[in-house]
Formats: sequence, C-alpha cells, structure tokens
Amino acid sequence: MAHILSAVAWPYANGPRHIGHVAGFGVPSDVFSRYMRMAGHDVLMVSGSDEHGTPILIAADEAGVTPQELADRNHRLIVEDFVALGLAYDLYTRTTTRNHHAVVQELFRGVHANGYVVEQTTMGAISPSTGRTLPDRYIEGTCPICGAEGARGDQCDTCGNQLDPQDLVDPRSKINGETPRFVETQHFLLDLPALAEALSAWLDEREATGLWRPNVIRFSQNILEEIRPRAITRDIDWGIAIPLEGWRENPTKKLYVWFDAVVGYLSASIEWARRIGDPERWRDWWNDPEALSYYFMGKDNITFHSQIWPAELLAYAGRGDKGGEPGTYGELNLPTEVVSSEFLTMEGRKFSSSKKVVIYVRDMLARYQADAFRFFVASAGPENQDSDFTWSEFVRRTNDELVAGWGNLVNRTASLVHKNFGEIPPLGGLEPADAALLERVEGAFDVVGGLIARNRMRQAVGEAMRAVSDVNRYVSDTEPWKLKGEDQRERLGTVLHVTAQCVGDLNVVLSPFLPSSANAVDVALGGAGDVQPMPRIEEVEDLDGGASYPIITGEYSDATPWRRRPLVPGTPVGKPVPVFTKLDAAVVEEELARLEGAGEG
RNA sequence: GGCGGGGUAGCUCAGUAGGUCAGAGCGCACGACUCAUAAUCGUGAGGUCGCGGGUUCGAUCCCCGCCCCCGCUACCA
Repeated sequence: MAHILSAVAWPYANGPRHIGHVAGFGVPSDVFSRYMRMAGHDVLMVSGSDEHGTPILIAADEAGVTPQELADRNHRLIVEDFVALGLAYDLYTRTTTRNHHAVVQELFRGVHANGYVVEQTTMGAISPSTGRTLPDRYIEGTCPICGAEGARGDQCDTCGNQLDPQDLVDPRSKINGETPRFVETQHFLLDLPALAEALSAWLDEREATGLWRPNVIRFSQNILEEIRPRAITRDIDWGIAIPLEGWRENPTKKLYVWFDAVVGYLSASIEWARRIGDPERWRDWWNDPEALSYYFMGKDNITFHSQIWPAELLAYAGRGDKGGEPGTYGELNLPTEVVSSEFLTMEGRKFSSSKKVVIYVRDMLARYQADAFRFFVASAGPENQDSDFTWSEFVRRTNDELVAGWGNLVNRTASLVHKNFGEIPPLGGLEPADAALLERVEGAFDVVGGLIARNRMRQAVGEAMRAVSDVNRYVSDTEPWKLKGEDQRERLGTVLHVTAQCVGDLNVVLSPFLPSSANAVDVALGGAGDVQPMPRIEEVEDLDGGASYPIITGEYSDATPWRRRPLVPGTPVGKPVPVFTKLDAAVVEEELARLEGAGEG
C-alpha cells in the first residue's frame, strides 16, 4: 500500500467550465484515483477553484459585482458540475480561503528566506484609472511593423511578429479603451536559473522511470534551456498579499496568481487534514519520500507543473544553487509524474467561450448521462494527441458501444436470471468453455488495472470492452434460452451463474469509468449498489474565520477491492430496468443546430 | 520563426529495434439467432499505411526533401 496524491488541476473560476476542461484532467484523474483506492492504496485527491488574477477582475467588472462575488458564483457552479460528473475528490476547495492564503505566504517566506526571490524594477503597463497591471494581451493598437490595426501587445496576428506593447502605435486597453501608462514598477522574481540544475536533475531522474508521456518530458527539458527569472508579483488589488514588511500593506501589490494556484495542492491537503481533525496527516503524502504524487492537467499547464511548482518546492527546501533550509513544512515531495493531456476540440474547432464554440459541462449533464460522457472521454479523449468531440461520434459511442455492448449484456443477463430462477443460481460442474471464460474475465482485473495505473485510459477501456464482447459471445454460444428441460436445469443454472459472475466482475472493472451506473448494474444483479462511492457537496465554515463556502468531499475509504467477488447463490434478482439510455439519432442535428444558433447569436 | 505532436480501411484510432505488419472497434453487406434497450453471434467487402527521392535482398516502420493539420512558444490563466 502506498500513499498516493492525486493532484488535479485547479479550474479557473472566471466562468463555468466546458467539457474540454473535464476531458483533460477531470475524468482521467477520477478514474485513476478510484482505481488506486480499489487497488488498496491510500489516495488523497485534492483540487479547487483558482480564483485570483486579472481575468476574474475583468469578468467581475463586466458583471458589475465584486471579484469575490464572481468567484463565489462560479466556484459553486463548478462544484455542482463536478459532483454531477461524479468526481470523487477528498477535498475540492478554493484559493480564497484563509488557509490557502496562509500556506501560500509561508511558501513565499521560505523561498524568500532561502534567497530564491530577487527584486527587480521593470517597465510595465498599467491601467491609469485602476492602477492595475495591464497584461500584454489586454493591450491592442496599430502594428509598428506592418501597420495592421488590432495588433495585440504581445504579437501581431496579421504579420505574425512578436511585439513589445510599448512599440504599438496608439496603444489602448482592450478592457476600457483608455491609453495604458508604461511605468517603472518593483517586482519580485523567482530565481529560476538558480534552481535550473536541481530541476534538471529531477527531470532526468523522472525520465529514467520511463513513465512520463514523451511529449511532456521533452517539453519540460526543453523549456529548461532558456530559463529566466520569472515575476511572481503583479500590480493588482485582487490576490494574496506579499508577506514582507513594506509590501504586505500595499493594496495594489499581490502575488502572481500562478505562484499561488500551484500551492493549492499543498494547501488543500493541509485543509483536508485540518477538517478531518488530524492536522498533521497531510505529511503522509508530502514529507514521506515513499509517497507518490500524480499531477493531472491540460498541456497548456505543463510549464507550471514541471517547472514553476517544482522550482517553488526546491527553493522552499533550499535545494538550489543558493542552498538554504526547509521551512516549517519540511522537505516537500516533488511530482512523481506530470500527467498532461492534450486538447479536446469541438466539431473540428478549438473550444472558445467567446466564439460560442463550446459545450458547458452543465448543459452536457442536463441532457445526457454523466457516465455516457465519461465513457466517451475515457475511450476517445485527448490522451496522447488532440482529439475531436463530435456529436455524431458521441451518439455512436454511446449507442453502439456502451448501450449495445455493455448495457445490453447486463440487461440480457439479469433478464435471463430473473425469468429462469429469480435469484442467482448455484454453480454446477464446469465445462471447458465455462472455465475458460471465468479465467479470461478474471484476467481483465490485472490487464485493465495495469493500464489505468499507467494512465492509459483509452486502452484500458478497450480491453474491458473486449472482455464484454467475449461474455456476449459466450452467451450466444451456450444459448441458455434453449436449455428448457428439467434435465437441463442444472446446466442452465451453471451457464447463468458463470455469465452473471463475469458481468459482476466486469462491472467492477468498468466502475472507475462508470461509477454511478456501476452501482445501478450492481443492483440489477441483486447487489446493494455500493460498488462506487459518490462525492457530495458540503457547505463549510472557513477554518480561520473567513466566509463559508461549498466544498466537494466524500467517504471513500472502504473501496470495493479490485478483484473478483464470488456471487452468492440465492441472491434475489428482479426484472431489470435498462441502466443506460439509448440516444435518438436526432440528437446530432439538434445539438449542431444549437451550436449554430449560439454562434450566430 | 523556434519546439513538439500528428497524417494508416467510410469513421475513431492501434501497430512495427525494417521481413505472416497491413490490424481493432464502429459503420456497411450477407447469413444465424431471438434471452436482451431491433440488442447479440458468424462471414465478408474496403486501404498503393500524406507525397517524392534514398539506404536495403526487403520500408508503413530508417535517412533526406516537400505538402497538410494541431498544440506550445505571453506580464492570459
């Protein structure tokens, strides 16, 4: 048994999340964590809403609310969506808790005390009316090279040249049209070059495991070559105060949102431990060098998880060129594996909320079964390369694979058992075909489990579905509906027992992918429907006197073991109700029309 | 521009340290069956493995060139 930290990317709370987000990190991390619990490991799965930074400020201004109100609203939406999806977090929290602020400040203090924070005066754009940093991408103007209108501060889309915002002709803020002011400003930078050697050694050691996806390790090593100090503060009035004399009181100097967001993995672990009344318990996942940590995210976040966060950890521990001592949290574990997904596209286009090329998690779950969506993501998600979500493919996977393959097997099995016995029949003498199927299906535990442990979800589902196919073939070959005579009753019982056993096995094997329907399938076979625990929303008080907020949590400790559980003859089996809903082919046109309509509106 | 990924049956994708490596699932055609959400089972048709060169006894797999798609490359997060 190992301690396994499932560190799941923190969704940004400037709006509701779309299915691309959960396809990249939500579903894969949940499948992994559920499996690891079943395999007997002590899993801590944490995440939360990322609520600081400029985009939230802007969205709040547009909505006419405070940034906290905007974050409150979106955090709640995300929490509801994730619970509906069945994501079994031990704790899903947020970055505006007092606990998070305190942990981030301790990290900063430690990094600063060890000398890995350097101070620098830089030139930056601010909005004259608010005094806030105006990031390059929020500045537009006329391109000084090609003369095109609408060039962004960082790049001209017309001629493709990289720009400096100060060079733009007639620069203006995209937010309110005012002319930005370029001023000298004091910032703290994380001294990444002083940590480069330690980072490189760590990456080499990680590469040697051969477990990281090749593109992730290569990309990580690549960005190390041009490593530079990186600003970790901003001129902004929304964020975490800088815990130093002379800075703390400055209302418009805050820590950069990314410096704070990645600390969330640690602060959420600490919050979890405090909430269960065992405040030092988080150390089992962070201080024990034997503990494993898996970080799940989309590829746009690789930098922050294979460079910024490890750099913060190394600096805090004093393990860079400048030496130093660990702070009160001690020596903290670096990521075991950075599991990055590629991107999901939408009918061939990139997801874009502003262009309305988007399907929100909420809309998906309002109309379709969560497990149908999870099945799609697991079997066709952007695991090693970008993949495309199309409605026709979603309908096809759901109807032809999930419903016709697995759902129908469950249904025909339960129906045969119900009609012929009304309960699980006893097992008689085994014929070779019976024994072969039982052995083959039991083998699926090792095969599928091994693939999930290596985050090969597509292949894992494929193997499980192959076993489903074999059971369907067994039923067709043995033709239990023809075993009618009294003299064939024992044989009929044996065939149905074997079939039901295999269906039960495969239900466990598929349960990390399809948690809520696994419970329904279990009920159909006379079980208690408790194969997979489900997360819940809880309204909690802030531990340190801040405002209350909703979290996701759950009780997952008595996970169903990842192995065959023999059926008990005599268990009553009722008339089954289909577990999965078959989709009407008209769904495709309806949804495409909805997209078109949104795009034009 | 730099870095990375990808172009294989109608669709979604596996695959090869170069020689039964031309594959799977779905779709399609035909047949079987009827327990099951018209589900299931069997059989079959379908591809010059992006294009052009090269290395080799032999290349989808190695090398060179080219074309196309996607992502990363920011004081966005």
